[in-house]
Amino acid sequence: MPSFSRSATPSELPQANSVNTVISLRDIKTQCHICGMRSLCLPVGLSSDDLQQVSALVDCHIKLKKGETLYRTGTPFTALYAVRLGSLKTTVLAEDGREQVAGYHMLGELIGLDGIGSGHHGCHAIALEDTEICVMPFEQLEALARELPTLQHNLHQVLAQEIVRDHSIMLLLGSMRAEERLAVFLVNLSDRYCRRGYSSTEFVLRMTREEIGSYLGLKLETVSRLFSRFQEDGLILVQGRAIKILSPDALRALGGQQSPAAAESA
Amino acid sequence: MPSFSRSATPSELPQANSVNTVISLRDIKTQCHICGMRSLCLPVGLSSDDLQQVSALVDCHIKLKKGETLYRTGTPFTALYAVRLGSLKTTVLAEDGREQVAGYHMLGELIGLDGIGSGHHGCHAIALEDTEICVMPFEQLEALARELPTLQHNLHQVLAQEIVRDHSIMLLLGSMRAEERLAVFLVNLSDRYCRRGYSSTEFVLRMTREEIGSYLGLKLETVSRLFSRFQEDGLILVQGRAIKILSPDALRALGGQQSPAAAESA
DNA sequence: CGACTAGTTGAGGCCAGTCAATGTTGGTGG
DNA sequence: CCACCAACATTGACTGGCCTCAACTAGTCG
Repeated sequence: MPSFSRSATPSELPQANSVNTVISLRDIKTQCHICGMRSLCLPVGLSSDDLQQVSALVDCHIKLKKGETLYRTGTPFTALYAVRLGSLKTTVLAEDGREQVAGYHMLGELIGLDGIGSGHHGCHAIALEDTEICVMPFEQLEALARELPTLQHNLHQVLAQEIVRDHSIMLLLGSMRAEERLAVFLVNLSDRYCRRGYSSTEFVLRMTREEIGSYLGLKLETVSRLFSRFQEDGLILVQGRAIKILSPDALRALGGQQSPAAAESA
Repeated sequence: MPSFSRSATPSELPQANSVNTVISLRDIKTQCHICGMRSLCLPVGLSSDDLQQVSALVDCHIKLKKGETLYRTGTPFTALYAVRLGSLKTTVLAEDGREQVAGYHMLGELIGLDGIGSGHHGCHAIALEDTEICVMPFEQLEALARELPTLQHNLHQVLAQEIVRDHSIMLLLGSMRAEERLAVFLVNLSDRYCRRGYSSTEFVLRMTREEIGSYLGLKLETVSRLFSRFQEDGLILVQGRAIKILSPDALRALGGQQSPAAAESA
């Protein structure tokens, strides 16, 4: 029994028909305006004409199979990447070789931003499942941003939101206890799936316990124990990587967050 | 004996003559091209003409006394701020009220970036000493960036470098032990002072043990103990907030970094 | 079917947190 | 100038949460 019920979970979405490896397909032209992730991606709020120009900018797609790498630390930075399908992790590594997951990225999210600063990527980006990527050459994107103020501002927002996100992770890593961290992690995933039209209470994790731990500054055993305890306490149901959230509010409270309802009345 | 020797440390630089509080001074017009921090600030690599335009953009300066706030979480975002003199800390706070230092910012650094995403600042910015700030209205900055590709790219770089910086802090918080964290912190300060023309081995901390701990995900007692231990081990000399680094290489090694010399030969 | 990876669970240890007492420093006003 | 106070810092004793090490289970793939 890999899943609890047969409601659509992200794992059951149509997958990229893994033709093979990295393949450019200019023929199958990108059409941002029919992309379901438009409202979460770079072209939010662009006019139809402008959207066309952004579409034209996407010069190829990349298909990655599970475990394949989009870019590595040190790879010259040339483009920004939008996740069209699937999901990835990014990992940073210390000089002494230690590696840590810096983020999990799903549909509609932009990655590769870290490369802008130095011209070389500062992390690895690895597919957690079969994944499809829109490639946006950065020079051209910058040029277009000079023409389209809305696009320019969107780009700035995406960059700044990444900073805000990182700050909240720093807060998590610096001042939360293990159970709080995992609760925040689950609530965060739940919210993001929800925003993409999936169930907020049932989903399948795409990463191992070790990867979760790495992201949260914990060891895999600790993560495993916490999953068990959350289940004992009736907060969630765990079946391997399949998660069902039984008490979203309690989980939010554990993570030090108000429930959306409570926040509204506040 | 507040300091070890009489060589110039940052604490002894000419301070802003604390006229009073927040004051706009259009009369004393900004001149980026005579600013010593130019090479570390936004206008790196701009032509003389372009520099003039950026100068014109700085519509006022703000003077802050120690402890005063530049902006708070939730303050509407209108401008980016460049540190002209002095230093600040930024702190993020969790919904439950916990607060954590997210960064220390000195001469030539740009802050306020986090506000771009949502239109409201996501952290507090508080002066650690008497401080002077260049205010750059963001709308105008965006407009100018559309005209000057170099400025545009610089802005992107500043944003992206902040992301990279945050990633390395996440690595620190997620996978380093206390002594490694403090070593990294000291080496980082040392490098930044050095880049600004100050001594890399002698400086005066602008923040309390508690603030250091907050930044590093440690308690103040732990920070204090570590300072003592580093001193016992002959790595540094500590005299309250005055720090003298005796063995930069050993400190770097503790932080898991190669010394610059070793890195060169590698 | 064996080898391998991922996950669970237990026992014990250690690093950093907590609590508490004491010392030091810098600023203020008599 | 010195006494006083508050904020900051140091140090010790103890605790506890998470890590480490290890054994075991479940599922997967050749």
